[in-house]
Amino acid sequence: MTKINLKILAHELGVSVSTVSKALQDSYEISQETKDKVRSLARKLNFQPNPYASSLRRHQTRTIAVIVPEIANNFFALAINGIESIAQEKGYHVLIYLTHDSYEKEKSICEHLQSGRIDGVLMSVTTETQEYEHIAKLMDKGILLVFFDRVRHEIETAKVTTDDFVSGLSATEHLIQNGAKRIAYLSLSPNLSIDYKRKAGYLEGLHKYNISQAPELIVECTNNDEEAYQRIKALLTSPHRPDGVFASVEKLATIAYAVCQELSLQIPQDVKLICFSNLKIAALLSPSLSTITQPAFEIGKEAASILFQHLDRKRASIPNENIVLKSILVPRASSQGETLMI
Amino acid sequence: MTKINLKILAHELGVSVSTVSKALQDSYEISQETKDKVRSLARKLNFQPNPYASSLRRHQTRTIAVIVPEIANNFFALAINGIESIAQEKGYHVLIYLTHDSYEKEKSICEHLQSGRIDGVLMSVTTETQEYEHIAKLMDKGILLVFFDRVRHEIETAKVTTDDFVSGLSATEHLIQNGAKRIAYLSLSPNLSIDYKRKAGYLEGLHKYNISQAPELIVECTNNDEEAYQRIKALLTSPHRPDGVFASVEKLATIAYAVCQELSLQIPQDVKLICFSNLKIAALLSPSLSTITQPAFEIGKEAASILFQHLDRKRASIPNENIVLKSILVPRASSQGETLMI
DNA sequence: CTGTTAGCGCGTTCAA
DNA sequence: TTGAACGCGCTAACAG
Repeated sequence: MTKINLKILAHELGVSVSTVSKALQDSYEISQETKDKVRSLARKLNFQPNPYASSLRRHQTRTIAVIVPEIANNFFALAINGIESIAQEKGYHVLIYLTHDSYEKEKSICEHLQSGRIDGVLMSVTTETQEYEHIAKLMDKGILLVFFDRVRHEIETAKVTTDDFVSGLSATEHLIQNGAKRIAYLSLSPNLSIDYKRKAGYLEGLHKYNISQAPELIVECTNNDEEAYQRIKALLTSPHRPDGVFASVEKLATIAYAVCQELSLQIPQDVKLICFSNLKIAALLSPSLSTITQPAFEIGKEAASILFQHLDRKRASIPNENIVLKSILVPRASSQGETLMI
Repeated sequence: MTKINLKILAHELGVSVSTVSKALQDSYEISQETKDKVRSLARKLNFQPNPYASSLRRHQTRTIAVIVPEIANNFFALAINGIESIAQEKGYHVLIYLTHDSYEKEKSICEHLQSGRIDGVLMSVTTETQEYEHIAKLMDKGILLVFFDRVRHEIETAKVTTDDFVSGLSATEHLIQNGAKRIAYLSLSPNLSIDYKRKAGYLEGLHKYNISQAPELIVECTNNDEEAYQRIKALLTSPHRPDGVFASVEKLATIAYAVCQELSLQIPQDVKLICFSNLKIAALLSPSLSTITQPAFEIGKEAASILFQHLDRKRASIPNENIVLKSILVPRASSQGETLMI
């Protein structure tokens, strides 16, 4: 167990600590010869300068935090993949924090993050998030923030999202064009940006086709899977069962699917189902399901790029901006086609 | 943008810096009165001590790295979920690094991690990893390591895996009991622990039922999806097509499924398919698929627990140990049953 | 019970 | 072109 530091290197080479430091940073003040000497020894001992000592001096950590509700969700997993790839490229390090969709946890994580551990945050808020003082406090400490997917428009900063309204509209039209007349919307939480935008698209879709919206067809599902299951079951056993279901998020589609199986409802004969999903396997395994796929990887990359750009330029804050990427509707029919590979 | 530190707090309260430091750490040396004063001001200014300064002094970072091949894979996502939950509980921070199954990247990440940024590593190696000097170097710097899932037995430390041999055997028996006679094994890489153990289980299963193993039925698929697709297609269009396929990992099952669709092969009538998969949605959406589910979340939790335990006790190394958790075989028939919820 | 001092490892003056 | 000295913010040893 050999701990190396500048001092040891300096001693070994018979030069001063600051010379070694400068040499490793390729400073113009140091002769080529000395640089070579220093570097070859550093490589030989595989020395890496202590990043925390360096952070302390430089007042920057080259570390960001990613705060998401969950990770076993292909959208977030893919987004993190995008984030990590840009981070690796730009020499940043990525800390992961999961809120499990709890506001309390989100708050507590943000509070811990005021310590100077990170330069910036990429965040997708919880469905419970109503206030955002915890986020304001973070920004007050000079920590840059970029939202992605589940954003809060009340906070001034960059936000990377998908065209939720448009795709909500497309999804609804898709169901209508496939013959659905009574279309239900499964909502996760009305105070979630992605949810109310998709719902607005849904409403617009109905309106466009002169279909009146029956209030009982909008089902508020909570984060509680059991409860969601019961509510969807109630919906699908009601006298006027819908013939189309639009699940606003992947999890609700899964639950709706399970309910259909329990009730022996055929998809898409009895009920047509469309959902937001980034599981290629879902489209693949189930020819009965239409899906809307978000460019999750690109969202992650885009959000990270914006953050790193502003960090590298040492900006004090990120101007308000909405970056909207397009999702892709994968209709049932072509689900078996070319979009196969993961 | 208000940057607070101990000095400011001390000045504000008219006490010394070390008093504040001790008070915040609830040291027995400090009077209750002073503690209260200090803490109330700290809370008011929402002050968090700089963790990097503290790391520098204490020689411990309370930060670990998780190195995995990919994240958009439900097994790893769930494992990270487990890791993060324990980390949050124990007050550790989690850095994420993805290798994309490239040995070069794994090596480079390990080298960067020698800097003292972390106290420990949780790791799942790439299929390409043949040497492990990069890992040895890490450990030489006093960084503790626990492997999970994709392990290297050559390295002495704790390893958390599933009963790959047993479940490989069960999977094969399952196919045989469902009438398959010519069973193919889709392999990812023979130098991957999970793979060769599962394959050993497969061979044992054939042996047990006196089925001779035809070499052409073991298909080495690489990480290249296109190539895997072609090889599986070749397998399924060969004159003596197998009537059972055992996919050693989820991705290969997806590809195999896609090939079946292209060739219009019915599952399970033409070909029975079983695979390792942690996507509940796979079992849910496809009544034709049997799956073996690993306790991914628990694996993550277990690996993290072991690591934190040893870190907290300031052990210099972790003794060799194999922790083996049980996977669950979810047969096709019950795929529609109770195991519905995500 | 509180304060003074030293130093973790590094980068950055400034002087030589 | 190099080196000595200082301090980032914090904790630990020691003194009072």
